[in-house]
Amino acid sequence: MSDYHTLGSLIWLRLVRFTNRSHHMTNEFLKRFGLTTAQFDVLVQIRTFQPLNQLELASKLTVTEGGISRMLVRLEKDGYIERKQGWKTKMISLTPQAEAVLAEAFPAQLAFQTSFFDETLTEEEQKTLYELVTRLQKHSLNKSLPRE
Amino acid sequence: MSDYHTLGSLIWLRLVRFTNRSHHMTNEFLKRFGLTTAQFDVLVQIRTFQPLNQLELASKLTVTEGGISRMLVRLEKDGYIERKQGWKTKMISLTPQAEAVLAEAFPAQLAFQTSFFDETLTEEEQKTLYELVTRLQKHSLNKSLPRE
DNA sequence: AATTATCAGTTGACTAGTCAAGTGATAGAG
DNA sequence: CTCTATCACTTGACTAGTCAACTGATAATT
Repeated sequence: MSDYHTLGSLIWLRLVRFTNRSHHMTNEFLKRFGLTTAQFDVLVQIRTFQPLNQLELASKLTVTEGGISRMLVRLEKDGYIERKQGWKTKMISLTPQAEAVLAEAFPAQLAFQTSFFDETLTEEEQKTLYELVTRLQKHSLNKSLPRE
Repeated sequence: MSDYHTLGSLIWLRLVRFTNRSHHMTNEFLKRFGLTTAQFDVLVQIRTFQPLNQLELASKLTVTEGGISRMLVRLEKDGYIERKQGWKTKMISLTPQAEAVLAEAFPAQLAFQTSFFDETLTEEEQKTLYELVTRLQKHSLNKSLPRE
């Protein structure tokens, strides 16, 4: 391995380029439903766990409280979600409009996402990849910064 | 596989969470050098290919022309790069300040990046992962959107 | 009951990016 | 020699996010 690259750093580069590219294409794809990738992710998360509050939602999306606050303002303005001031938190739920869009967009997006993998890797390879990535991801959750 | 998930979509989710988390930790890590991940990436790219113009740089980073323009304005303001109006394009190069920061930050960042992988996967597994991800990434470059 | 924590959410100032319309200089066609 | 393309870059309006300081309401302490 040279001074400038390691196997890990090469994997990293590919990973970043791939996720970037897919994110971009997903945005393109979801345009037909009037959604962005970020909005879609948020709506799916809400649909799965509604009713839930903003803190819960933020942690599920690995986004900060401030970030979710801004996102929800936009989604509410566009009529996709409702927020009711509950006991002490704001409970979030989907509007019928969002349910309707998701009923169409979700299966389409699932198929699109999946095609990236099914078109290049065998089922066996996908299982291997899933296992490796799962270990990486889990590890990254426990990892802390090296001291200065 | 259920109606709600496919192997591909599960891999995707892990991938996104992992790259997110790493990106975030890298930001944290690079703070000690006064750099963000995005800035670091741009500077490394410039160092490798300088002198180069903005279009070339943008394509190497999979970012739009507009995006690179804004980024370079910030980097120039902070004294990391210089842009000279050349024959018909602006040629970008690093300032001594940036060279000095990179001389420290690059090896550190390489080691940090690499540790994510070395701490979880064997060399054999990393090779497998690299191969699978490379195929995915290459495929994503050729893939086009399904028609409406 | 009055005071102070604590907790959920918001907001200001910022980075980083997108798209699409707009500059400004150079190069080629009439 | 002027006119028009073209090319590199910039900019306006926007999404999406960060951090840290700030509200506002409820809960806990003296």
